[in-house]
Amino acid sequence: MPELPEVETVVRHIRPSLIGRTIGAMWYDWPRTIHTPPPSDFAARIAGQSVAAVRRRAKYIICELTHDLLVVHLKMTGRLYVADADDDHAADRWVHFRLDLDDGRQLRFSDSRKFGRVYLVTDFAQINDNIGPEPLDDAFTLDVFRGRLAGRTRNIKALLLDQSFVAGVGNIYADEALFRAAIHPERTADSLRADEVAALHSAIITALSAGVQHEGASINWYRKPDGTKGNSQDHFYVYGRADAPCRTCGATIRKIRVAGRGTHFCPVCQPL
DNA sequence: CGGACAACCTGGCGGC
DNA sequence: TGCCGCCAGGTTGTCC
Repeated sequence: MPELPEVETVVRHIRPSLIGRTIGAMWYDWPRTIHTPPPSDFAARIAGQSVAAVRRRAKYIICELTHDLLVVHLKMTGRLYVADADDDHAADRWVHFRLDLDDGRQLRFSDSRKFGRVYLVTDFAQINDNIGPEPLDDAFTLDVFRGRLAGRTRNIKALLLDQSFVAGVGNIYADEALFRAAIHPERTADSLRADEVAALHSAIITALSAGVQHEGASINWYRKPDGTKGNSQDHFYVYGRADAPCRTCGATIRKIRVAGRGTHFCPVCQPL
């Protein structure tokens, strides 16, 4: 589901509906959705707090409240959106958590697979204190990338999926970035030449930027908060294109398993 | 450090 | 139409 571009799109869509709102009652029907603190503490603590800012870190959505941070991770099938409180709630049978807002609307968390989690903490580090750099920040320079790659030996696809190495890259954009850099997904990190490292650094940035520009990819479950689909999937070079012709050379895109994940690549453009 | 794999869950799809 | 197995955008923990 949601990788950096999808999560960023959700943040941009819900931000204007949340900034300045004061939170009221909480409702939930799947206890495990609420990770921290226990549900009764969560409800008591969040009521009355207002939303000052909404931002993203890696694949986490962070709402800065008066005293705490409301953090949401969508995992595979989570959706976060604001709807009128009197909208037919049954229309979305997968809503497992919601918060009343002071304007008659509700922040709803819908998640068919129930992997997603919400947290209420004072410090984001309580949730995750080992996240790599944000690839779309100016601070993510080639030097930084080169430095983080130094000494690493695992295969490059596994490394790109590791959130402590670089934040926000998931299975889709890892494949897309490797294609753009013309690097075979089974190459090891220490086998990359200097020019390949530079190509990969820029490919990560361009693949993710394109995803954000197209408002995320709607392969299966992902929808923007307004319910419409993103368009990023229409621009993929390899993800979901097994057996289709490579957009660059016409060779047949292959799908294999790398690091336990379905992995798409062009055997001609990305030789081993 | 890292690879392999199971868990957590449910829905969609292809095949028979 | 029905049933079955397989696959899925993520992350974490365990075992080797």
